Amino acid sequence: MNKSPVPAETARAERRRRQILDAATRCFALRGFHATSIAQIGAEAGMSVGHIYRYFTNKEAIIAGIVRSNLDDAQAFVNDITAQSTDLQTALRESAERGVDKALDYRQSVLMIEVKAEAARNPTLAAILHAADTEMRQHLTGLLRQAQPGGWSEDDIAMRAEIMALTFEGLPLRAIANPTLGRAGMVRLMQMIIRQLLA
Amino acid sequence: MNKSPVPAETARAERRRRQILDAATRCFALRGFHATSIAQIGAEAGMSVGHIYRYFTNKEAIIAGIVRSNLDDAQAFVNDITAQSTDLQTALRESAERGVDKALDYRQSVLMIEVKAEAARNPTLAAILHAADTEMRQHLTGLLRQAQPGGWSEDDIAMRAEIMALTFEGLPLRAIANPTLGRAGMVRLMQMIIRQLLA
Amino acid sequence: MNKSPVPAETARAERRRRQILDAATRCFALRGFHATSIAQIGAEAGMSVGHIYRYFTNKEAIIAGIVRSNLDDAQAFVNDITAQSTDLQTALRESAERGVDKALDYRQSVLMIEVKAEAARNPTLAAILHAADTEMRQHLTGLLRQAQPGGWSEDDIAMRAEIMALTFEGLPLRAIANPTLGRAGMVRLMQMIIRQLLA
Amino acid sequence: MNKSPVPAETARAERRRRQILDAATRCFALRGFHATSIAQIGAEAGMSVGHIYRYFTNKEAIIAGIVRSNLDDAQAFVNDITAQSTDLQTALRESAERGVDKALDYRQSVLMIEVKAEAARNPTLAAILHAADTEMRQHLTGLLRQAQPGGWSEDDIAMRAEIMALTFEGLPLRAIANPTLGRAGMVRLMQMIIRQLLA
DNA sequence: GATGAATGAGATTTCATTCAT
DNA sequence: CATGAATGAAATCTCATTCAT
Repeated sequence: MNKSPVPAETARAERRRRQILDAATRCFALRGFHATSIAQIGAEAGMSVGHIYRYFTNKEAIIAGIVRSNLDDAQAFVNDITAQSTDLQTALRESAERGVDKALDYRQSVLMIEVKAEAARNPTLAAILHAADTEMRQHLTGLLRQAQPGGWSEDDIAMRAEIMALTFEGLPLRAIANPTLGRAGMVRLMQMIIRQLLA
Repeated sequence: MNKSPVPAETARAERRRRQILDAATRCFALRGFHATSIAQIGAEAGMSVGHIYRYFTNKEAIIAGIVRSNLDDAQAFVNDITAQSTDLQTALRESAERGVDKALDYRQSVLMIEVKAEAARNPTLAAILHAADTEMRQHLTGLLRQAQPGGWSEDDIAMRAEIMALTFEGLPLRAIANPTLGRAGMVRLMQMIIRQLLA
Repeated sequence: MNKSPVPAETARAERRRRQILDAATRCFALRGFHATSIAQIGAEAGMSVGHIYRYFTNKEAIIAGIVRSNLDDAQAFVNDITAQSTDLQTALRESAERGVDKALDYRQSVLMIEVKAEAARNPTLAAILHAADTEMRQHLTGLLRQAQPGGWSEDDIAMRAEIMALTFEGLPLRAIANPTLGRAGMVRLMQMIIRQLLA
Repeated sequence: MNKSPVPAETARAERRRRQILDAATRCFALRGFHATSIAQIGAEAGMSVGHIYRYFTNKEAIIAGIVRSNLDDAQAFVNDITAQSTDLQTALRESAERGVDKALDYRQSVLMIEVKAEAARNPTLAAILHAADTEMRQHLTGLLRQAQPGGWSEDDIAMRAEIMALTFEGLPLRAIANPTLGRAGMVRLMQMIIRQLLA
């Protein structure tokens, strides 16, 4: 008789949420999120439709959840670069390969493109995106500040961080628009940009 | 013998088609194309739903039409750079401003982002995109070959063209993810990339 | 400014009407009449949609027109039997072959089946059908009365005419429901019925 | 992984399916199935439009469902004849009355006529029809083989079965084309055919 | 006479969301 | 907790019919 729409913050609830997000990610990767129905997510998660609504108020909320966890991955990506013991240029050049592989993995990359298009009109998604982006820029600027070869102004550092972000973000678009480029071409492209960036 | 609603290739028909594409562009700009219904396009175009189908078999066909004409604009953009009498670097730096203004014009730029996401799964759109992209790269490489400062290999030229394309394509994504950058910041960003590109 | 929706009864008008009916027959044969659009008939007839409406007020009117002329053909079929100089049994047995060929020609026969289903609900079609059927029965009873082997009562003659009609009408249904029967089987079937009928 | 709206095979689901088929039968009887919309079926079944699609993927699937259960009835009809303890001729003559009543019940009979017309172009319906027809012929031949008055060849038996089928199938067409025949006339007609058939 | 552009109602189908069980 | 039956609004698309030219 009583509604209890908000499940307690137990570990089990958290597991359920993850289960749904993972299923949704798979579905979105396959069909895009406009073409994915809640029923499909339910089927993929091995869970009833109604149950999904106990953990997410909305289809939009599911997307937001995925975006958040995808962006966490992006953070981890940046952190990895810092963590590498070798010098920055080498570390970056190596991470370029990983960036290329991600860009070539339509599954993930197309979803993030869709999300950004959506964020241009959806304030909720925009807020999530902006917060994550700010944090990522702080990491990147920190990285560049430490490892800079010559005396760059703060402003210069910020710009170079932007260029890095733009590069990693733009790559998936190129993968779609020019599939003839291929993995090798994309790697060379990235390395060329990074070399110039640190000159 | 099968379908008849194919209007003749008259000037009037062409006008109608344009009218529909323009209305659709406005609607897509406002709501995105997944959220835009044919009925809304009809209302915006001052035309009945059924009539739209005389000119476009599909919602997809409308999108394809818009993409084609947007890409024509992009070609014109590249051509404009060539047409400028001053040296390439100056011309490019100036066109950077126009690129920024386009990126900041959500109307156009978000639509193209949506289209690219869609093209990752829709072969029709992919074909249109690839053709346009190939042509655009030819223009860019021609541009760089003529105006290169030092002896670049063909491969080098191709790479630099890719970087230019990536830059102009990635910019709208940055505009969405980091609105604090602002117009001035974006212009400086572009100029910085272009300067390095031609070094 | 003036409407003139009823074209004069000229020979030219008659030719136009035939042209439309023939085109419609071809379309109906191909797709069935519910799935045939006026536009398709127009295309097939090499005539504009609007023009068709000068000669037929309705899609229904076109159907009625076709039915009338198909039934005229049926009359001709019965008349042919009478016209044959040989004895009735031989004549009938030969006409059985023609009946089978018609039944196997889905084009024509399915249309008449659709029409009869429609006539069960559409008074206009029903009236046309009843008139034609009455006339056909008169021919058949005349035929049987002349050629009867023994003293049949009027009632008996009427019944046998009914059986003949039922047989020729039912054959196309068998052709659809049991395609394994084949032409040869159908011919034998018809001859068997006819033989019994005249016994 | 693709679609989920497939309700389990519960008794409740079965009841729903029946409810829809019954409603659809009533609608089809009233208007014919081309003129019946899913919305009307929904209204008649006291059920929302969307819900119908949980149980039947298609309008075609609904028709197929009805056809199947109608043909089951037809089987039952044939079986009834066998079950009668009296001799075949008497049994058949009595079942003629039932056949006439069915033919006069436009509701059922017109629907089956429409279905046959449709089956001429629709492979799904054709398959259902052929399967049912084959089974029905086996019953009929079995019936005739047992009860034959004289030594009929297998081929002869098959032919006589065809004649029976043709007769019962053609009767509704006669009811439409010649309503003056009346119930009594139709019964006499059937009995006359059956008597000859068993001679 | 002739065209075909234009309409608008209506048909099929899908899906996010709710709620009784 | 969990299910999945049920709704209803909305989207896409088709077509008979009209009418200005």
